[in-house]
Amino acid sequence: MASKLPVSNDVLRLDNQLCFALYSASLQMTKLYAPLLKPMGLTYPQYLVMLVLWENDGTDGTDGTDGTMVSQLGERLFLDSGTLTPLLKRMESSGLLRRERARDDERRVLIYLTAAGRALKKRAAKIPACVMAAAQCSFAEVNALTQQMLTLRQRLQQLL
Amino acid sequence: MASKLPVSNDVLRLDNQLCFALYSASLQMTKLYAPLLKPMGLTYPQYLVMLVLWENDGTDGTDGTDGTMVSQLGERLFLDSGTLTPLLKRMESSGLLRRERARDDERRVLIYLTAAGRALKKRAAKIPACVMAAAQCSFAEVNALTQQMLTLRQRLQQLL
DNA sequence: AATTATTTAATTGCACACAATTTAATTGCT
DNA sequence: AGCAATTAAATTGTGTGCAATTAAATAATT
Repeated sequence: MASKLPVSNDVLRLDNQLCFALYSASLQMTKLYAPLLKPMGLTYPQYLVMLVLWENDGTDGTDGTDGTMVSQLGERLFLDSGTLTPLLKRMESSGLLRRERARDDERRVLIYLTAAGRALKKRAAKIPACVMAAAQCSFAEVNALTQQMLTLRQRLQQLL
Repeated sequence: MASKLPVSNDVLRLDNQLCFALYSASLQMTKLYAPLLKPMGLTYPQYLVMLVLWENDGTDGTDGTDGTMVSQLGERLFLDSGTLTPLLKRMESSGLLRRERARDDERRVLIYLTAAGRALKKRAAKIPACVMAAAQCSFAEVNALTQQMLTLRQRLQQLL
């Protein structure tokens, strides 16, 4: 009969860890984006901020204003002000957006795209195709993986 | 007939991005691990280093020595010396490992587990079950997802 | 109205990631 | 042996992430 080595040899094996597969795939994905975003003057997290701003652009916010609150960005991207505040300041100084206190509630900081920031959208539209090609995945495969990741994130989040 | 808005509204939609689903799921995963690792005095990337060291422990390295080279850790975890060097120094000062120049080749730094570092393995063995429970996934689901992530990482990596 | 509680960002401090450069040691070549 | 090329880590500088705290403004309550 087969005797077993301690279970931990399997359970703790690096290549059996979902967390590590996720972690290293995500870092690789960021490395893939970096050279595509650099010519546009964006880092990867800054690109995510732009995706939200482009989505919100032209639509009224919950409070009727046209800007996007820092906290809205945070909810959408799952990042807090400790991450976003300095990141947004860098994006402001590179001319992609404007930060402005809301007149009706001075606690809030509203983010507005500049013309330069709005103009970047056209160039960015070419990126997803590059990534899909790099991942050697069909549209369907990418969508399926994306859904699985969104589900996983949601489950992990329920635990706080 | 239905007229379409610019395609970029779909292609650039945040929730359609595999990169973002991956990115935010990975960050959530790290947040899940943090409170489990904190009592052991580990951060998440430090835990990954320990997984490699535990695997190598007792086995001879490629050069016949029993330590693990920094570059070996880097290849295994896809991290470079700029990340690993300070991280390993922190782990050394917290008593989990020892850093020592190889006698036969002074360029190499070999990492050795201390007794404390080796002892941590038993406690760590309980973590994966906690994570699977949190993710509300079966063993099979976790394995399938892990394989998909490993494949994705590999494909992204081929592009450098 | 005055005080307390809550909300929203900003700040502080620490720990990654990584590009780019530097330093030190070894190898290869003549 | 002498010297260039290579290798392995460390260093430097920038940009995240996030916990914890602070600061300022608004809302709620007495």
